[in-house]
Amino acid sequence: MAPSPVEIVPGCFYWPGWFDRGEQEALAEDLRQVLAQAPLFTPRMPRTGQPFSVRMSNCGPLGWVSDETGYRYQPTHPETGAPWPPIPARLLAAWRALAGSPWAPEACLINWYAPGARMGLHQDRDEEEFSAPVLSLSLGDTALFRVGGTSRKDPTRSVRLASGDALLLSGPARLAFHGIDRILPDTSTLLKQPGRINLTLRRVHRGEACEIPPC
DNA sequence: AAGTATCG
DNA sequence: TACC
Repeated sequence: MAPSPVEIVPGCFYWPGWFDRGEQEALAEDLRQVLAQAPLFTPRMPRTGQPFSVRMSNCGPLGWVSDETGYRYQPTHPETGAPWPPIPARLLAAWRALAGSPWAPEACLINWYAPGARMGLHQDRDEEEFSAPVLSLSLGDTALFRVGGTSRKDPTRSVRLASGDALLLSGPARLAFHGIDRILPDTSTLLKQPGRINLTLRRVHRGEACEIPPC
């Protein structure tokens, strides 16, 4: 395992520079292929239908989607109806190295932040169980990330997440409120357009009840 | 409420 | 805090 992680808040571990430039370029190419199969869509808020500024896609057996009827995981793309493409091997390797879970991830949410896109403070709580962590990987422009505690009122800390960085929400931080305040323009040359890709790998179902093989 | 708008 |  590369340099030892920084613990931002209890259970939130941060590995700056987990992927070197060559690995980032290979990952970006992996993702271009995934997005050709599963194009970015614009999620909408439950009830109001308000669009997110972040655009999304997924890979893996399940993908997270949001529309007027609510948040959920589903096996197919909301617009094309096709199954999500598989999770690229390089992402599975990062999960094996960092997640500390015997189970393979079932979902990899792909978030595209164009300059100006934001994500308000929220918890990742649409999974069945929270013993497995959420692993977040960053590519492209640097993001100003904020993480707090399990109550919305808890104090927060900010971290700049740069291209190649890895961050884990585990244990007491698995249900921590977190969000993206802003994307810092012109901070990376990795991608062919300005913006940031964030990848979050998760388990959705309880390990013992799932047919997906351990990794 | 993983959204925006607005105010103090 | 309000919004619907």
